Parts: sequence; structure tokens; C-alpha cells
Amino acid sequence: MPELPEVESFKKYMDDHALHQPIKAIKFVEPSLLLTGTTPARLKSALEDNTFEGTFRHGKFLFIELKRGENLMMHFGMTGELEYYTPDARKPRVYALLIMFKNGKNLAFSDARKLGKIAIVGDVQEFIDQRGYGPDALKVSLDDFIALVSKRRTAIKAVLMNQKIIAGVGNEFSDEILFQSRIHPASVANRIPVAKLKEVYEQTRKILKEAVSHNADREKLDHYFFLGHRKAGLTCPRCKGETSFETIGGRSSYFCAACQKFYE
DNA sequence: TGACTTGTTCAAAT
DNA sequence: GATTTGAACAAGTC
Repeated sequence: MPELPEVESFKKYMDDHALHQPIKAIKFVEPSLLLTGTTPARLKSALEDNTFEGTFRHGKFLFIELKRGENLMMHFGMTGELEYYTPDARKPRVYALLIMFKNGKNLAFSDARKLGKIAIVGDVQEFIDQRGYGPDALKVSLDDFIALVSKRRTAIKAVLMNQKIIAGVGNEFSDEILFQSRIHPASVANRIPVAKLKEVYEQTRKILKEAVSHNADREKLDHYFFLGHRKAGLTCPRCKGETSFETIGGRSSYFCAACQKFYE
């Protein structure tokens, strides 16, 4: 699922393939992905005869700067993907948004489950502020992290996944961060000692940075425990106990009840 | 067949 | 008002 590291790798993908090339035309076939305020006509007029000049990521949002001043915002939902390719009539792609460049290449944004979002955004910071998203998980300072997390009275896992507190962490990475920090995901955030929250902050940075450096490739993150194989009934590499499953914060959670301490 | 999954948003409850 | 909880959304997988 696209969390911060996956979105960062989409950012690199755009940087490597799609910048500085004039856009000839677009095709847009999935209006349900458009955020309120962006109509298909506005998308078309903003993109056609324009050029992507740079990229910016905040949490799980990717913003692609346009030469004429605005930004194309992409959110990948659960199943959003990008593909830059040479069109081939025999192998048509399924897409929600197709961008055709003057150099003959295409960029397709596809989204099988249609939970992604697309919009044209004027000022990126204003978009983030107006919608109330918290600081990016890799840019937030330790002090801000502690201040934001330590007062919450709900499960630490729900806090880490709440984009309005800290942006970028989703279900899968939250399980790994809490496993590495040895904290039970249902622990109440404001009951966790500050020294322990500092560890959560450090693990968050360590794991996300490493995932970013490997383009979120699970095979290269195999030295972590839960990434890639989230299941109940596995043997915990630390205490050799059996891993558990519970729904926490409305999401499936895997953890080791024996070595992840529960703070209540 | 239908339960389960995900990130976000919205409504309801506290 | 702020925070928390839980349901809803879509559609693919098993």
C-alpha cells in the first residue's frame, strides 16, 4: 500500500522520467478521483501545453509543479500506480489519467480500486494547511513529534496513522515502527513515557528512511519483521513468542503481545 | 458467496 | 470546539 516510502519512490519516478517535457494532450476517464474544485475541464486546461518542472511530497501526497505556476496533486489511495511508457496499440493500458507528451511517451496514472485522488492545486502549503495535515513524518522535529503525540488519549497506532497529526505513516509501517519500539499498538499515546516516544520517533525515521533508500522494495527490507509478512501466528524473532492479530484504530494490526509493552 | 483489506472522510459520540 | 470512534467508500483477492 502506498505509504510515505512508496510515494517518495513515485516522486523519484516522476523526477527521472516526466520532467521538462511538453504535454501534448491528456485523457481523463475517472471523474470520481477528482477532488472537489477540480473539474475535468480544469485538469485539461491546466495540463495541456504545459510542462512538469519539479516535484514535492508531503506525507502520502505528491505535488508536481507545473511551468505555468499550478501543481498537479496525486494521492495514490490503496492501488494507485504510475507508468511512463511508449504507447503500443496492441497493449492498451488501463488508466484513470493519461498524459501524452510531445515526445511520444505516455504517463499513466492507474488506480484499480479508485481510492486515489487527483487535483489541480494552486499553493501547495495552503492546500496542506487548509486540510489540516500534520508535518511530514521525515521532516518533523523530535520536539514537535513529542508535542503532537504525547497528549493524545487514543491508541498509539491510531495516532501514528492519523495524517492530521503526522503525515506519511500508514497501517503497515505503523506495525513495524511499534514492533521495533517494543510498544503494543493499542497503548494509549499519552501514557507512554516521553523517553519511549523518542524511540518511536527514531524508529519512524530509521525505518522510513531505509524504505525510501530501497524504493519501498519489501525484499530489501526483509531484515525487518512485519514488513512484507504481516500475519498472526508467526514466531517473533526477539522473544520466540507467537504474533497476534487485533483490530486497532479500525485497522488490522499485527504485533507480538509478549515483547511489545502495553501502556494504559 | 461474502468477508476482508486499504486511506481518507464524514457523522456521531464524548 | 476539540477529539475520538466507527462506518462508508471501491473493488480485488481468497
